[in-house]
Amino acid sequence: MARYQVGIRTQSKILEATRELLAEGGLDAATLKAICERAGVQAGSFYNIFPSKEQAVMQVAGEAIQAVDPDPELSGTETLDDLVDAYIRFVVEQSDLARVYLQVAVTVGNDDSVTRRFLRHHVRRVERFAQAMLRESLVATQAEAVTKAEVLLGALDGLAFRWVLDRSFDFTKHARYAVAQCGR
Amino acid sequence: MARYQVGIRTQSKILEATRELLAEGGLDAATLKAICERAGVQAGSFYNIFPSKEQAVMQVAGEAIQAVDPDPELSGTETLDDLVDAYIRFVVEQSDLARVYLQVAVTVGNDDSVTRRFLRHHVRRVERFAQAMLRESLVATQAEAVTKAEVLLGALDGLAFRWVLDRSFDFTKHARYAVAQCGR
DNA sequence: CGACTTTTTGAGTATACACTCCATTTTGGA
DNA sequence: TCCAAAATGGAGTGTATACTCAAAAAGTCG
Repeated sequence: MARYQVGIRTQSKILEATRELLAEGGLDAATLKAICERAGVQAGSFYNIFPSKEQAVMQVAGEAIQAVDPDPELSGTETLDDLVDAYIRFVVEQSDLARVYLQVAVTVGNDDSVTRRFLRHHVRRVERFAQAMLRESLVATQAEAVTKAEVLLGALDGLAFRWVLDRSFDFTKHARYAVAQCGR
Repeated sequence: MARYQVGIRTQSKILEATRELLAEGGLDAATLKAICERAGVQAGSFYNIFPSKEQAVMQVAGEAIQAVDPDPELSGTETLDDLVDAYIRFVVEQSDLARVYLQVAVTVGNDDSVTRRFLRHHVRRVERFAQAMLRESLVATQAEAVTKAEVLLGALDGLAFRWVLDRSFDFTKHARYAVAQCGR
């Protein structure tokens, strides 16, 4: 664990390299060699800071899972449009983290703890969307709000995947269309 | 390439093992050793039939991409509900292939040809959905039909991912809710 | 400066992987 | 029944991977 300034800098160089590689080519691309080369560091330095490659990957994955959510302070007051706009901004402006987020979401079987963490976060996200829908009277009951929120979030995630596969796909336009269909 | 009966049987045993492993744990789980063990075959036999592991995986992936579509003969007459029902049936009844389909969809960077094949197929699927929507007068223009179809298919794929991560998720209910929102 | 701690280096290890080779056995048509 | 072609077993190859270690370098602070 880094205690000197130089160690802290090395740590962030490694995390940055890991984030980029995960975004570019998923877990397969984020080999130890690739991470160290991009960070300009030797394997020994890596293991002076992280106990395993998994740890560095998990840290980046955790950042991505956090970053998808807008300011938690606002929870309880924001509109459905606010939430969708935040997701669109996340995908468009922090596309590296967004790619990591989606890669993490589908890395099934490799690490159940990541999947569980992702799911726990997803459920919280659904709650937040459902509450906003209720506040705006888009639905009558709590149960319907949750169903509708699952469908909307499913659509947003599905469209984000589509965009990852084909960067010329207009994610923003389709995401707005999806939320417009809910508002009726 | 298998020409004797026994060779053909070995081939299908290998493909079956590959399909199961891909469904259970994605590409990482489908190692040559795991495939051969499950198929009850040695490495030499595998390479007597397939030129590479990639070939067997591609064949299974191809099957999955094909299987997601309902009978192509019906194309031009089916309703939107027919298409969604076919997708639901595919996910629920052929869950192994469905998992492979989704795994393939997100294996970015590893093999561009798979990604391209998947995208080409997706575009055709969008077309089919859009035509059904036009036939049922759910939309006014071709362009709107395509946008709506992309959103609906995005939602279906997103919900299927959700279901892969958490098998207790009620995919059928949410998929029907998604299509119901389109029909207005 | 000098004593101490932290960090870096880079060659080295163990392992898992896809794939090869070829002697042997099995197959199925003539 | 014979035999060439096909299929199989299983040890072996080369390579990439995550990870280790002891020595050297660099940073920190009295």
